[in-house]
Amino acid sequence: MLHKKTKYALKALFALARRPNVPVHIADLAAAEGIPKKFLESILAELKNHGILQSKKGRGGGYQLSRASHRVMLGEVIRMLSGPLAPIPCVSQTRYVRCEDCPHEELCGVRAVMKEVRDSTARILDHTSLAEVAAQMERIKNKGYESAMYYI
Amino acid sequence: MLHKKTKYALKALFALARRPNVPVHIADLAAAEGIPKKFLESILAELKNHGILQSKKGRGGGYQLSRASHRVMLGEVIRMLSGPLAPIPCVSQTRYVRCEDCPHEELCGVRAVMKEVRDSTARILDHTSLAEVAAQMERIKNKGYESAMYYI
DNA sequence: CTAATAGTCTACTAAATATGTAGACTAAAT
DNA sequence: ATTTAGTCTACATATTTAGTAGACTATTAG
Repeated sequence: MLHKKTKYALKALFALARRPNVPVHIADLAAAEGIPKKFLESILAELKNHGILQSKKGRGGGYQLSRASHRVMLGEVIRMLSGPLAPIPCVSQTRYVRCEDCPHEELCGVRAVMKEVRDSTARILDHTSLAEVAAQMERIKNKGYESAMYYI
Repeated sequence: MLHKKTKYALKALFALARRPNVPVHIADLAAAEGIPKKFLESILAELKNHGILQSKKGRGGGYQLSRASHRVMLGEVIRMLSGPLAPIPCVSQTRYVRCEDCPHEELCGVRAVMKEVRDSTARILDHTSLAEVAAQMERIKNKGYESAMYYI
């Protein structure tokens, strides 16, 4: 399961991707995305510590992406906040941990299947950027707007 | 993350798939797979309540699959014990729940991506049976044995 | 019948994790 | 210098996970 924390982070990042190079303040993000403000503060601080965001203090300050949005992959963000994508530590590429109860990893059926799951998940999340998602949502929105126009 | 409970369940089911129509007792399963016996008891009882296992009491009793192993999909087992495969409830096919913080689901980027993840996961887990995994492990084991033979 | 074997049921516990909140503090810009 | 806004430390609480303990019940071989 995706944690709420991670979900909030992604929503906030998509919002920031839509406004490149403009500092956005937490209060606005929190209100727009329905995220508890104090909680969002701690999430954004964490993302900043990981180097994905930068902040500007004082009047006209706020948070912005420190990289172009097409260079931030969802997998990277999720790993930062929730840990490995793998459903079981023995198939994680980034944080492998052996299972104590497994004498021969190669003979573990759970492992074999979970490796497939991990790979297919990583294939999606490590090849999708903030920019792509933001653009896709934009397209859907415009399409919806056009069909709404139809009825005027 | 796959819960240990679910992992233990799958390991036990693979073991039962290897011995069709023979009651196996909990103590043997627990010892062979390195699972705390009492914990395994409760897991198998749950699987029985869901109809996937049947038990026989008394001497020579134990647990066995109540369906042929090629008719038990991993997705079914995981859903029983851990809930939906979807990483977020708003993309679950079996237990959909709306997100409170989402005014327009179609415009939610998190949802769009997580739907892809869910689908790819389900494609694997709902099309892989206990029998397939058991057979695959069997093949790997034999192959390993042959290459070991090589050195004698 | 009865002893042994084996599954069932209820309750409890300990530890980790998730989801926040409170409040004082610090830095920057106008 | 004041206001706006981000930072830091600490706490609180609820839920979930991963078990344990122990009494109880059912079955069957002999």
